Amino acid sequence: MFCDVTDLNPKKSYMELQLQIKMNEKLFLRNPEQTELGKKIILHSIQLIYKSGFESFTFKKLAEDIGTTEAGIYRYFENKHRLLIYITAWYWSWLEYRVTIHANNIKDPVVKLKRVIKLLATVVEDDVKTSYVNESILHQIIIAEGSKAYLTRHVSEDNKDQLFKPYKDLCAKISNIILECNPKYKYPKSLSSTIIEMAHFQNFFMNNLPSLTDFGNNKDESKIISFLEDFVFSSIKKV
Amino acid sequence: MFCDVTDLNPKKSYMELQLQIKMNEKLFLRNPEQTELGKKIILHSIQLIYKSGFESFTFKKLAEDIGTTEAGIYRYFENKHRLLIYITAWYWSWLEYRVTIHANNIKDPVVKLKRVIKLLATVVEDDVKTSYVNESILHQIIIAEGSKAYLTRHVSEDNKDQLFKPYKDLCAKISNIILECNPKYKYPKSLSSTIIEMAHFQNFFMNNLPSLTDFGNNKDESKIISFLEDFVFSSIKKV
DNA sequence: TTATTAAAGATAGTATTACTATCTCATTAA
DNA sequence: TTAATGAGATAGTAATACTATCTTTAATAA
Repeated sequence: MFCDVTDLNPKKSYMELQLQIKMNEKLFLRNPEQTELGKKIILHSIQLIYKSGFESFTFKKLAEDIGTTEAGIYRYFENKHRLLIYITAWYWSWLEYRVTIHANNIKDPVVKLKRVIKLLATVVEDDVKTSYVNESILHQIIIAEGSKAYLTRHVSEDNKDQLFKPYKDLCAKISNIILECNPKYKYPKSLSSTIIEMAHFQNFFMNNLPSLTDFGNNKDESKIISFLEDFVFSSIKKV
Repeated sequence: MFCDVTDLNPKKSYMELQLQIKMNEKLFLRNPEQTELGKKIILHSIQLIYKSGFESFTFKKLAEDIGTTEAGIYRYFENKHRLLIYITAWYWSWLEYRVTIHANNIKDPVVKLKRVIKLLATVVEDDVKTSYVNESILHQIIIAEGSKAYLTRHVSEDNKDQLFKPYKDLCAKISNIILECNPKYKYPKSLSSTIIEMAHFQNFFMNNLPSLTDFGNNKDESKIISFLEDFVFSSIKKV
């Protein structure tokens, strides 16, 4: 299992639940989870990308923000794109973990799929907290920047290094729920990736290019959920 | 109308059909359609982005490729992102033009919508040719780079400048066809943007991250079309 | 206690990128 | 004939995206 709930700080006398997600070693040069600076890199990079976008994000600005040097960041990540892949991979792993704890015990696959759609489309409020990741703004940056992780010339090589495994695992998981709903449905994986992408794109459109949606500019995610449910369950309905 | 078929070269003794698409003036500093260098910029930038991707594309490389200087390119476009927006805007205008000529005369909205889906998902072979744009590789770069045109911090300002109008026009057009099929369908615009995005994303996934689709790595677009038709017509089917 | 190692701070330097500015020259339009 | 336009040529700058090396500090193991 790549999701593991452990107590990272054995010195604490009380038991604090902390989520640790085991990340693919190829994503980094030095594991950011294991050091103070590493955790700061993740925390501050999410904040900086959230504030000014991935394009204007640089390791120099990040270093200044943290109070360290550029060279220090480069010890952890080859370049800013790798850091973006790391962050997105973390996000997808975390989302699969949430799907596991919030939907695994649900018997009815239709109810389960509805719960998953809600998890995908809803900005998180409170969840199991990790110490060094702000999940709420993370969700926002994945919406705006997430696709850039794989929309590159080197997708295929990155894919061979398993960098997108968390995304593919989540897609496979949702795909299986779809098949539970209707074992004869012909496009479970494509429908799954469509749900995942559209949960984010429709949100981005709603907030930035509202005429591409039917939701106005009202920041109301419930309508996105209704739209997703509508087309998902129309598609997989048995005839 | 933003689509206008005219003969650009009045000196030619025979009538050669050439497509000219009127572009928003804010997209460029100097209109690339009106000069030789301008046309070369468009032609070569598409080729270069196709070859090595938008990230590694620079005005310097473009200038070398064309045989001009960096400063020359900057007279036409503020920066490479504006050039990308120009190219995508051109693509969406061209696609709407194709939808107009290939689907406008179709009476049955269902047949019409199927035709549109096919136009969206199929790599073009032969069409009305423009002198300075290779539409076939253009389609490929829009699949891989198109989203980057709007996935930025300055979407909203760019949107105010109407830079995404061709995309939104196409979306509106498809949305209207959806409403012709079923006037009571609640999410015509979101379904329309979903079709447009997925026609490209499923293609990208099929070729680069095939496990996110049900199409294998077989480059067979007909399966994408079947998937799109399946979920579109399930969604808009009257109950 | 000392030796060893890992993390990280400090500093320097380079190639490339993303521009801006200016000057010249050829063609064309008034 | 003059003015305007397109475009080539050259130069220069600030920022970006790194790489290298050296020192200090803190933890740990012998």
